[in-house]
Amino acid sequence: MVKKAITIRDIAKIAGVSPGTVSRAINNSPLVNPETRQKVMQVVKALNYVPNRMAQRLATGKTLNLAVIVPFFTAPSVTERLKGVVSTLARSRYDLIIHNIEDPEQRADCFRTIPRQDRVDGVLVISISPTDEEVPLLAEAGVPIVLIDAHHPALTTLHQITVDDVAGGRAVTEYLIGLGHTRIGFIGDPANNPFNFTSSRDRARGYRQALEAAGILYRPEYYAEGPHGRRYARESAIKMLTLPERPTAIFAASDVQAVGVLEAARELGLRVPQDLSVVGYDDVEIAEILGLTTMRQRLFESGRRGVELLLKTLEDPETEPVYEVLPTELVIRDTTGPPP
Amino acid sequence: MVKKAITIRDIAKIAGVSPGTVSRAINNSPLVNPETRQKVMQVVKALNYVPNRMAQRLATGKTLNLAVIVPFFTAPSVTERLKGVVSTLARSRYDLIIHNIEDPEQRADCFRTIPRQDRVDGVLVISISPTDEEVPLLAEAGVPIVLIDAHHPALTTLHQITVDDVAGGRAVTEYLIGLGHTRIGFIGDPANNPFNFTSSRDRARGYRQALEAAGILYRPEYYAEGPHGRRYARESAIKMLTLPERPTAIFAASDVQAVGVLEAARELGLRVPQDLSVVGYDDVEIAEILGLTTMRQRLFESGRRGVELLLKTLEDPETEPVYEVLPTELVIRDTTGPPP
DNA sequence: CCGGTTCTTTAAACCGGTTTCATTATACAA
DNA sequence: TTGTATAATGAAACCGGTTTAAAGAACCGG
Repeated sequence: MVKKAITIRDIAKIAGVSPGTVSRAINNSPLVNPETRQKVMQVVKALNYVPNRMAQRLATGKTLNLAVIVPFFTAPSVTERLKGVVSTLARSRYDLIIHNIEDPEQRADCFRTIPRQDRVDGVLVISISPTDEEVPLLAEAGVPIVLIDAHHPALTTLHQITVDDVAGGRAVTEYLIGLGHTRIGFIGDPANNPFNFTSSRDRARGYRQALEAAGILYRPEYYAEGPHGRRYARESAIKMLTLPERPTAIFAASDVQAVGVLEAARELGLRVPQDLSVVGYDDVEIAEILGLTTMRQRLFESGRRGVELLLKTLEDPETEPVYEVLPTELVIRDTTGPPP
Repeated sequence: MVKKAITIRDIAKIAGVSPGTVSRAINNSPLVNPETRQKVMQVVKALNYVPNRMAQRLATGKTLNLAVIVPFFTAPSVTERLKGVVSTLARSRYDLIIHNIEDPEQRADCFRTIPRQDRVDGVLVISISPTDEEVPLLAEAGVPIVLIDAHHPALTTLHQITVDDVAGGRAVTEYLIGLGHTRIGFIGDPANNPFNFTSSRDRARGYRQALEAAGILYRPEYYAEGPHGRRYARESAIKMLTLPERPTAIFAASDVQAVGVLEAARELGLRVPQDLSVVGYDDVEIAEILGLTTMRQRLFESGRRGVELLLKTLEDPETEPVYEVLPTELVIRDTTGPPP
């Protein structure tokens, strides 16, 4: 039932040459007579022969696969970066293998088992900063690795593409302070989390720096952290906005969380931006739809750039490792204004 | 510099057995003495040995790869289905290769080159219904294929998971008619498109059926089709809503397009739902956020189910092909009401 | 006409596993 | 004690390519 696949030896026999010659003919080796090549190619075409990929891979040691490791595929910011990766890779000869990480265990597994020469030729890691323990795993991996939206100071041999989240957090907060706000809340992800997500933590750091620089006292009741997502952000916002002295502005560590804040405001009958200013982070599509003021990151671009660096390194392994900080840009829309 | 990888023969030598025995020990073959296995496994662990995947693949003829072919990764409904796929596959031993299709040429290429035994063990196709010419390619492919949100009557040997878009379109329209609307617009994708996307076309068909059944005349000026996306939908809606006799309700073929309609309404100063009712399709996250009435599809579920069927077929190739129609459900939120 | 190149080609080794087949050791029944 | 079934193992073939080493053929100048 399953028709036997044609092998290089079949072609060789029919063309009256040796398998080695067929291989050379196919791979445009200069070590083959043009006439012979033509004869071989004729047979190849006639039988519709395509070399077995796995055999090629075993023989050459190249997999022609790249892997991308992403955490929760669910977050729109992650998907957006992935789009950049996929679309840049579309025209290359590499296949892209996706590894989704949904719990810390998987993560350790991935770092251990994926970056191996026999599995892939290169790896992209999105939004997962390696821990100190993981550094050696990555530093000594057998294949080139590029970190996107992730970094570790010790990994000087890897390409790293990041944004300056501390500066971003500071800029957002300074903008709110500039509008006249002094009671500014922050809602983000847990600073300590099993995935070592650093962006929320860094943005919070920038937030505190800006407050301090402006001589505004940091108030713990204006700071909330919890699981990523709308629901938790909404709950936190409600808690914060029903304090005796509520904040007049809330800075959310992501657009998704900002949406939760907007929902809370609506629920409490607070007008945005008259009663409450809200700022997000990322500028995913929903931010534009809702008219959310936010800090734009070049998400798609980060994926694109990561692939470029990876391909370049695959071509020339001596490529100098790059540490690139992508710019951010505050996009002011309709959810921010002066305090009431 | 590159440290030579450990092979099964190294392990064999150190453990004092033959490579064959090591292979059996690793693969839990019953043909190996428990003591021997333990001895071997000790060495394996000590040297941190992991079998070379490519060699395994070549030897077994299994690639341990599955491919998923998706069109524009950009559409949220596609991403949602993909999430179902990725998350269901997470715990399996298969790797997932993503093929993004952005133009018709790539598409033909994919159908021709991907479903080969030496590349993958199985294929998922999302939202791309094969054309008549492509049917033989898929029917005679060397590996099992599952169509998700896609179908073709001639492909009786493949699993197919679809929704009844005609019925869905009809249901939405009937709902609007039930509210009292008679001037109902439709905005969707081109019925004839190079990708053979069928969902918008089918929903439009249901829309016309419902109108006809209710004795409402179909008006061409109430029907618009164009490139998927908010922008075009917004423009079409504006055109439609500035007609001398404007529709009192608009049915958009997707939530993304419904958002465009909402933007148009806002721009024109029309209140939703008092002046205009809007219904979307899919129930992606943004629909919930915006309170959009929409026809819910189990997007995530469709991906999950597709993977289940594929895995089952890989385990038992004799599995009967399934043609499954997933249910839809009208979710009524805040964008629909009686006509003004 | 001979030795040395250059150009082609073949045979065989190799990549690193799995699997078949033969062999040996052990257990058990007659 | 012998014969036979059973369990465990090793040797070798195999998967389907690529690549190296060796060899043959053609051509050159001297």
